[in-house]
Amino acid sequence: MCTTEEKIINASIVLFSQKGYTAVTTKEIAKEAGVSQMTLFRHFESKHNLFERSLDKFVFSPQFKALFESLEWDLERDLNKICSSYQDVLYKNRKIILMHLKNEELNPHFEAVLYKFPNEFKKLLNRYFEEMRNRGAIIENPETLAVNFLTTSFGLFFTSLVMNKLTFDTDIQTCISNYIKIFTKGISLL
Amino acid sequence: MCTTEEKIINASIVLFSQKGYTAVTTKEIAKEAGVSQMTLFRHFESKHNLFERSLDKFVFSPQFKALFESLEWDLERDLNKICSSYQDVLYKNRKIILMHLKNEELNPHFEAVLYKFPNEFKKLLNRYFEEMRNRGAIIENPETLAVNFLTTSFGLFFTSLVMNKLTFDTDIQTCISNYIKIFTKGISLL
DNA sequence: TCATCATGTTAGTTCTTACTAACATCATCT
DNA sequence: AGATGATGTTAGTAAGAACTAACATGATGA
Repeated sequence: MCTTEEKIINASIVLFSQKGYTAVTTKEIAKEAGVSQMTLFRHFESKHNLFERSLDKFVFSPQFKALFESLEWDLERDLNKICSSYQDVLYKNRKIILMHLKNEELNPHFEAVLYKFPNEFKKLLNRYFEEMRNRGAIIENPETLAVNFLTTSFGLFFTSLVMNKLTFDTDIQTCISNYIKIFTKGISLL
Repeated sequence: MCTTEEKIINASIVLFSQKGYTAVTTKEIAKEAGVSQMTLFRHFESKHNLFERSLDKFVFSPQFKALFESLEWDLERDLNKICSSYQDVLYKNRKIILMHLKNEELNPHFEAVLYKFPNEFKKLLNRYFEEMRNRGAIIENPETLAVNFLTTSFGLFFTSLVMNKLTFDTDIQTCISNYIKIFTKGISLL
């Protein structure tokens, strides 16, 4: 956090993701950013422009190469890594994701960016499961497994994100490794 | 759909769940409901009151008795039923759920109502897995399994709800039964 | 036929908010 | 020291939205 613009963008992301575009005022954003409302308009012209520039700025992409190279072709370990990476990307982008969910109608074009993560992970998973099938570790259809893994992983993420008050005693990390254990066993041969 | 109040409540739920509380105007709701704005205020006094009455009205509860009595103590079949029921409840309440997600700050008390479903299902699942463990079908901790099943099921639901444009070729029904298959195998003995 | 009741219409009030203009301040650089 | 540029302040405009009051209309039921 350094320049004025960054401060404003950060503040806007926090607030937009919490309350949604319309419910947040530029005054509020300025206050949260610690600048005057005038400064906000000088830098971004309009509220909507600020919204769009915020979306553009904060998309953290996963590092696929590093991930793919670290795989060991051991189902449980690999899936653990992949799931953790996915959770990590989702978590880093959580505010943007919430911002998108709360303001879908405002940024249809942005959907494409958001869906990039699941899609890229799906491709990665597809390749992985295909290879594992070739190696004789599993028999299921890779596509099916990939979709399954993605959607259920997303459930873990989202539950822990928005329903954290839900009195599930188990913490998220344990939850993930349990999930991977079950999933691995569920798709393994024998 | 019949009385004027119902028409207005229906319209408000549609719009609130699509755009969020603040972004929707009473004029818009009145138009969507096919009544005049004045009629809206005559019936509901204020926008916020309408919002709360909408929340109160549209909560579809699951029928636990029927569900519990139809269980056959066959893991895959039972989990299929339970998951379907859960998906059904979530789907019937999808607009309310979205409405809640988009307006969290407006209705903190309503969270309790929303979390009722997962919590009730969790209890049901707990009892079920405990019984199955007693019968020697599984060994895992029932609580762990329940949490896992719930969160991942929610992922299926939510993905199909808000990310339907995601180009997952598999349809939701197939997706569910694949998921149950994997999960069942993952938690079964041997 | 006449009273009642729900609804529509129109005009208006008040408040909030996005956004602007003009001027003040203050640090930095030459 | 003086110019520049970024920021703050204050006052204000214009538009929109929640909400009200008063009156009109039209169906129902005694």
